Amino acid sequence: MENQNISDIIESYLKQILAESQQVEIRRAEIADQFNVVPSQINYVIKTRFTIQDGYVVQSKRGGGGYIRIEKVKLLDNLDFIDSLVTAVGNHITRHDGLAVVRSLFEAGAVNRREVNIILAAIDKDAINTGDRDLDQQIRARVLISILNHLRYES
Amino acid sequence: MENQNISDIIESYLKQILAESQQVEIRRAEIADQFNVVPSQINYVIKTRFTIQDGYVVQSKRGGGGYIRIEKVKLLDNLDFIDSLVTAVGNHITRHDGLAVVRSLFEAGAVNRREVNIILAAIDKDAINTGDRDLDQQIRARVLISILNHLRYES
DNA sequence: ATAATATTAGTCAACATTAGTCAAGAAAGC
DNA sequence: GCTTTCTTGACTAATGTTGACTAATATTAT
Repeated sequence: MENQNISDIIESYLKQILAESQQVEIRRAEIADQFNVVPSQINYVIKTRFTIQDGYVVQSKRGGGGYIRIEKVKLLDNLDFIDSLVTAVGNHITRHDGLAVVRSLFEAGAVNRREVNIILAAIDKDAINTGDRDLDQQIRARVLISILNHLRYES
Repeated sequence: MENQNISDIIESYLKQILAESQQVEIRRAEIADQFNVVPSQINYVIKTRFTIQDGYVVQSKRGGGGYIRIEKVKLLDNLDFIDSLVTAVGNHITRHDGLAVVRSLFEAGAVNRREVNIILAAIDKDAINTGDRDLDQQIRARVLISILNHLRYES
């Protein structure tokens, strides 16, 4: 209680609002000012405490009228499964192994056949082909993980 | 919501009219005056929010009796539509324009909401992020086109 | 008809206003 | 001590706003 750092306090503040209203929309500079921290600390708080694993989706816009919006989403009950696939994908993944991941998704009923084809198109060798094989594997991993993360919740 | 910028407000105003009447015809100076902005801001709003990828066609005329006309284009739900999107994507595409393309797909009924989210995850900034902006745009374009091409067969 | 003038919209670059990234240093835990 | 987490600020990027200048079209005068 007494020993909370300022990041924890900001986290609590935001989650208190989220306990009642599904989403919060803030102006970064305003909150930073309110808690007397530099603006980038708000990014830190969001990055460490409002992740998709925690059930939050964050959107933002810069420029005049800019904002950061945090939305609480309903997580599905396939979280452990998705986690295991994310771990399996890691930082690099070959097309062959990527295919296996997508097949697992399908067999688990997490995606249907149409969705499988969209995902396969996204990680296809014609789609991701920079000429640098290692880089391709990194990009493929990130694309897959991004998709996996979106399968964690209903939207 | 509270702090919308004026461009968003003008966009909403125009789209509200378009929701009912297929096209709007405005006099630039008049709208600028109505919203208390400089005339060129109307061009900015149109250029950023009423693109062909968003499904709008804009025509204008200068001189006495001049106007700007925005028309909501009816999307063809055949292969020509996907062709036109592939052309619109080209070799490079920004996230912003990519979003518009996916939105068009959705509005045309080519994909459902779940599929939209998968595609958006695939071209997200967290997914495609090599550190080289130009390369990212190339990869994003290829991923999108790969997906578009697969949608030809499926649908 | 042609030229001059008036009336519109378009372009572009400077500036303003937001948020994001990253790395260094400080603080807290172990 | 060592490691992890937190805090800070300099720098970057995205988006929005403004106004000076340009271009196209219509109207009026000659």
